[in-house]
Amino acid sequence: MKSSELFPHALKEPPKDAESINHQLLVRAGFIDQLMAGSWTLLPLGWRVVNRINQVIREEINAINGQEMLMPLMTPRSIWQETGRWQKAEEVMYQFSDDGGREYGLAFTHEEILMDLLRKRVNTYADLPIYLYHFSTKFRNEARARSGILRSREFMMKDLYSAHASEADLMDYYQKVKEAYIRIFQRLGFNCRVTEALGGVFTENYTHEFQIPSEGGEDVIFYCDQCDWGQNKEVFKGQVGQPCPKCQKGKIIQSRAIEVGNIFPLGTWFAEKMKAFFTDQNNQKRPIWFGSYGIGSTRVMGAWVEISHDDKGIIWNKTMAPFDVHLIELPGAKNALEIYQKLQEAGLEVLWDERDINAGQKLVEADLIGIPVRLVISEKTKDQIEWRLRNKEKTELLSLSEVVNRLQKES
RNA sequence: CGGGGCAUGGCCUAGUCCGGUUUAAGGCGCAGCGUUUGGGACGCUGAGAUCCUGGGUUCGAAUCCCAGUGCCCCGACCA
Repeated sequence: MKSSELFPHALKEPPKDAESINHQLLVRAGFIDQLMAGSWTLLPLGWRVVNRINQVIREEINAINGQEMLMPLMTPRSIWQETGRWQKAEEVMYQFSDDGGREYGLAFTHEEILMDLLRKRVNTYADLPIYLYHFSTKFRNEARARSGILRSREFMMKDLYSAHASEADLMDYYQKVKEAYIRIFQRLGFNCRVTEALGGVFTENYTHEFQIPSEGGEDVIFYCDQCDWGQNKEVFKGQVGQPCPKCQKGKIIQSRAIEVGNIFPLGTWFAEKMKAFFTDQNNQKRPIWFGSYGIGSTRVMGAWVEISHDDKGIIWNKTMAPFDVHLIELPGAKNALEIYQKLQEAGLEVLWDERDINAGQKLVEADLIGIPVRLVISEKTKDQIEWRLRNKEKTELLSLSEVVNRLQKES
């Protein structure tokens, strides 16, 4: 991609009412654009990042046998009435009717839709378990959208649903999802904390939240500074500074955090309400055991910006960066096109700043966008290429083949 | 939904208190020309504004009054 063709160009100043870090930097650098409160366009750069996040999620969910599909957003009132959530969730669900008086809700989650699918297509225990997921927009009527892209009324989420013949099988898979989520957030580069939480409108059971400690977060969590124990503020009843109840060695600390994922062992509640039964080995009708598991991928992008930036801009890691490498062409550079093409032939995604603008502006914008590897070619570099990582001061002069080797080794 | 703040070319702001030399100003950005080019460079020329909306007061309103809308922040609520 050539910088001259990339839409849109960076802004020199953030919008005046942007206070949170992710709002300021993502808008300035051209990753997102606000349509209204809680409603954002993912611009080409932002869409690249979300796709890279989604790809990591996809790989890990596929690895635990998830099958990807896509469910509708506009859903009939009747299906929500079966579980009573048309009323229970009316504050969070956008509900409306068409000219014929038929009523619809925009899905804020998909348990009912998934359960309808299961009851139509699952007959026997041999059909179970089933693991289905999709990446889709979620609509939630937030009383107060805020914090840039962190809490919006329309956002992208991966939601996975599992159906089982027994509670033991559900809980076994629940544990597998928990481990997959830990791998996902590790691969994305986060220091993620798993906290026990309540289920809200979803379930009466304890659930788990995946939290990124950050001052920009709106949740408060409590966790052990030595082991993986953690609870959110609805659950936590102890005192900060006390010994960890799990390992006894660490002590409990408190932090603000951004919730990026959650998992719910929902049991048979949905199946009983919606009459989703299977026949077991003893020819008995039994309700399907059910779980749901979500990761807000647009929120993940915002969370990363909150924890990884400096006064110059965003600092992406190689996993979720919009491009692998930012090639900055300054006056006197030789063979820019050839270098650009060679990098692409090596399988790398390259943003090539070939614009005829002041050198300083190119360098400043490169820091703002935050691609992890910056290559500068100029009169000074002669036949070599200057290599610099976004999070390091050090620069080195390398040959093209050394650059390619290093990039391929790193990715 | 309660409380607070803000609203002026695409963006950021001055002007608003105390109405009138405002033909609404400046910076950025944008267009043209030229000089530049290792940290948002410079000169000249130029385009670009329902001063959030509606109503009112007045000889005269960006400025005063009334009503409304939008956005941001705190809280409540929530993934």
